[in-house]
Amino acid sequence: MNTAAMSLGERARQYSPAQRRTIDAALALFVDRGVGDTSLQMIANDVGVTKAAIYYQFKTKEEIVLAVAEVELSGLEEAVDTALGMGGSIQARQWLLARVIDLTVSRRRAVGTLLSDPVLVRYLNEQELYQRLMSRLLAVLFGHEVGDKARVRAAVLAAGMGSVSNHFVLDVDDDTLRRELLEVLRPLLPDDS
Amino acid sequence: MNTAAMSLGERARQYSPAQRRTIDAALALFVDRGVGDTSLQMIANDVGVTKAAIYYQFKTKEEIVLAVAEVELSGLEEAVDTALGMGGSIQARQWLLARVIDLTVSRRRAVGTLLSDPVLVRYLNEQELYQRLMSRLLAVLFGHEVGDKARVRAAVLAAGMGSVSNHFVLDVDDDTLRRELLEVLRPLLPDDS
DNA sequence: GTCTATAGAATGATAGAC
DNA sequence: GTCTATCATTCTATAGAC
Repeated sequence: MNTAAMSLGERARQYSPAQRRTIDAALALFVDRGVGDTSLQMIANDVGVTKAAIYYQFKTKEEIVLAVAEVELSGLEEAVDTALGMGGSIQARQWLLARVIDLTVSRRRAVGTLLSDPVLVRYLNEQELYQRLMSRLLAVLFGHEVGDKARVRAAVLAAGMGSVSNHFVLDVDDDTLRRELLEVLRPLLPDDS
Repeated sequence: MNTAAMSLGERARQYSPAQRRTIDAALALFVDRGVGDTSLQMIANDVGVTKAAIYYQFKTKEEIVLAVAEVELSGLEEAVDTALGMGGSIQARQWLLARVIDLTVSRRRAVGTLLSDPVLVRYLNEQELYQRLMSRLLAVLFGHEVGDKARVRAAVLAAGMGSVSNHFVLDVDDDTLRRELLEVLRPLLPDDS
């Protein structure tokens, strides 16, 4: 299988049940301890197998980290591709923002880790697939604006997504969080006069 | 010295030059590798001394992490106290937001780590001094509003501060970043009609 | 596919010489 | 204050039995 040519969604769907168990346990640990502070021993303990069994599923720790990211990001990739299919219109832009907020809220426990864990972010930035995904996302949301104003707004928008894992909003239900986030973040897009 | 009763600023000013060298090196490593992936050996190497010399300055790794946070957060504490001295007015609220943005931009390299490093955040949340600082900050910015709307806005505001370490804004100069951030984040405060 | 056993390196931390 | 030397522990990763 030529995994190099596959999309995130295709890759994510290829994992066996045993690999999924490893990915789920790893995600939970990454979320509350950070990647750098999570060992393969901890993951093995939580899955209920030995460390060697984990190494049978994944060759290295980095592979586990990337698998976690693939599973979490596959929905985002699909959304960006759909928006691109709608053309670069303002409607596509508005739709994508709403869709990204939906995904972000539904994955709220993991989002903080995906956006800001130093080890995870480093691994992701080395992946061309991820770089291309982010630049497509940015292209739909901000068009060809590249000035300081657009850069700051894009950065605040990205950071704002991470707010869903803030403990301030722990008790806010999903629907309310989606609605309020959209109201607060939509003004950051260009051409929203 | 009764360090338990001291403010962050007082604590930060007590560190010796040798301790400051350790704190500076640790901060730089924490910023680009994360706390959990930074070892005392790396810090010692960067300072140019042995690991044992670092242990002479700080008893544990946790002490180093907290010292880094104290130094970075002492300005914030001062700002919050000044705002509280102005009374709970709307002017105090506006002034504090601008001041926090100033501090955030001036420490832009470290802000992402302070806001989101899992290990650092865990240590900080165990400190009552930090908890009190955050609740005072929140009280000035959002008064006594505690509804879902205010919670989401507070979370977005906090996350928005972290945007200054996003690589999108790496080339934006400090003054522009300050100005644009203020424009984008001010509408999140209550009573801003 | 999961195990035991282990290699080899690095970790946080300490003792004691200078 | 900084060093060397060392401790016990943990780490990632592998080899080979079942």
